[in-house]
Amino acid sequence: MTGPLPPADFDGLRAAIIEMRATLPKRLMQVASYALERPDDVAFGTTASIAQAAQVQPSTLVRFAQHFGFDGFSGLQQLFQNRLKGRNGSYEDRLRQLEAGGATGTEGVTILHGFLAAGHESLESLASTIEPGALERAIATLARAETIYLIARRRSFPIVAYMEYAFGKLRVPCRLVSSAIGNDDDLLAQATPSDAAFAVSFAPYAAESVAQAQALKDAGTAVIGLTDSALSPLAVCSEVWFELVEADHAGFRSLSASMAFAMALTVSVAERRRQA
Amino acid sequence: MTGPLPPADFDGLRAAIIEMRATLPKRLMQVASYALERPDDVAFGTTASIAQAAQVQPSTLVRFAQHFGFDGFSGLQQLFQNRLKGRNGSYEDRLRQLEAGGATGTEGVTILHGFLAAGHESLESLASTIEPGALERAIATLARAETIYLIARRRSFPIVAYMEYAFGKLRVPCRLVSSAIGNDDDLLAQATPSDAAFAVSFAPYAAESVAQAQALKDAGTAVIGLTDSALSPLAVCSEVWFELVEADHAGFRSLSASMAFAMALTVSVAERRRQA
DNA sequence: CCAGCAATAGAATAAACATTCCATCTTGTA
DNA sequence: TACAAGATGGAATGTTTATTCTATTGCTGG
Repeated sequence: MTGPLPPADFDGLRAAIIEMRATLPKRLMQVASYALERPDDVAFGTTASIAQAAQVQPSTLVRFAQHFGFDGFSGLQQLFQNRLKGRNGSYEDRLRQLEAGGATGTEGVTILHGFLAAGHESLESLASTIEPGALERAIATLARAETIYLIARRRSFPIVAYMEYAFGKLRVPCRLVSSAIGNDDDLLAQATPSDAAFAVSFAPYAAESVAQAQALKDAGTAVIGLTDSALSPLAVCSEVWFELVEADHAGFRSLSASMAFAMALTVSVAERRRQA
Repeated sequence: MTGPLPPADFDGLRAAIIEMRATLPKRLMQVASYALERPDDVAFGTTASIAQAAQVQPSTLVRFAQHFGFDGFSGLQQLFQNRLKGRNGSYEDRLRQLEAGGATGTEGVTILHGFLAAGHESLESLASTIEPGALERAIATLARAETIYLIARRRSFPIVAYMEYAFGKLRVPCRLVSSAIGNDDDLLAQATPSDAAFAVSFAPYAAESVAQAQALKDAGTAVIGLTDSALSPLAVCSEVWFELVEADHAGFRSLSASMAFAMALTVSVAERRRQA
């Protein structure tokens, strides 16, 4: 074992390999070459499959890992897996560094950092899952609507609340479907095929939101959906829908990415209307 | 087993799941939801770990796989692994990939990326500006309050709306000061020094919010403030206040960082209360 | 050419794993 | 209500897996 401190991520491992290049024994060098050349196979393979592909014995893989400070092969493999996972660790690392530098790891700060990391992760995931084509259709649909109906309950409500505020500022006619009187259905009955709706619902899906979206669809009003799963009942009654999974911290989810998406959609629609 | 032909790739599986959505048994549906929501975890996990995360038995995972025509879980898992192969996880790479893949730079995508970038920036800035000491005091103050009053208007309203929802779920007594009747002052008149308030106001500061915060302070109720400037009138009447500047895209601001902060505060307070 | 030492191959092992099986519980139907 | 078909939970099972151990190989300096 070289040192008691194994590399923290794939890039760190690569740096360590390059540094030790001269002194690395033959078979370990063989493993190193294979690992850097086909990291995906290392991430998913077993000691047996990797060993065969790299033309070494399984035990050599274990020795290789231990040579770089890991307990065994499994610890090393995690680096290769994390590399493919959404979380690159770069933000988390920076936060961890921040925490170490700052005076105390009080509980509150820890929780805050957890939500910050989750926020970064959610934003990244959003960037990679949104289909440009769907976004374009959603913007076009909403932009040509006479009135935009905004539907959301419970956890999703703050999103449309903000959209109502922003649409109002931007002079885009919209109605937030959430009256204190409880006459939401009367409001929705006014919707026509020349209107459109934006509905948000995350699990557990509020029955009311889904019912309202369905009613609008039946009336011929186009519905744009934002939800967290392709299986959401909202997806069924939406002309275009987007999947957005907020990362969670200790089971709690914030709305960081949802808010970014909502604002992007709002501003895009307003912009499109101005052009028309 | 439904058919002898399992889906060939992840998208095929997703399509199959969506198609069978109506007829899928409860537990299999649970697996389906989890699989679509956290495909990365399915790719790297074991039957045991995935089953625990999805709240089912390991055998259910096997049944799920067989239901879609696979021999067992392993065959299904390969779909999830193949999905990750050949893609390197770095954020920059994925953004580039997204831009290259879609018809480049449709307006909507550009705007979305702008807000995503602004979100990252805001979260980072938040991490470096929050003082651990102030956060600790804010949590302590709110945790020992009998009732937490939530004050915000206009752009800030969605933040406290979400906090009210979350506090409700966490069984922390709170009152959102925003009645449709307009008797907010009557509500606030009930506040005592053993209560506390959380007020949010960004420029241009809503006069009503500031007035309400001031009234509470005069009544001896502690006020925790969230605002965007040390010069904010809210800072004056807050016992503890936080400065949070949301980065903007083309002059528009989302609430990504504010939401992360709000959730961190909410969860921290609930956690502290449980300990006491 | 031969100690002395590190590196290696391959079998042995214990833990982890996916899968199967069966009793129990649900659900839909007559 | 009673029955049958299907779905589910949980323990049992046989396999795969990472890891350890040991004999052997290959190398280096004297």
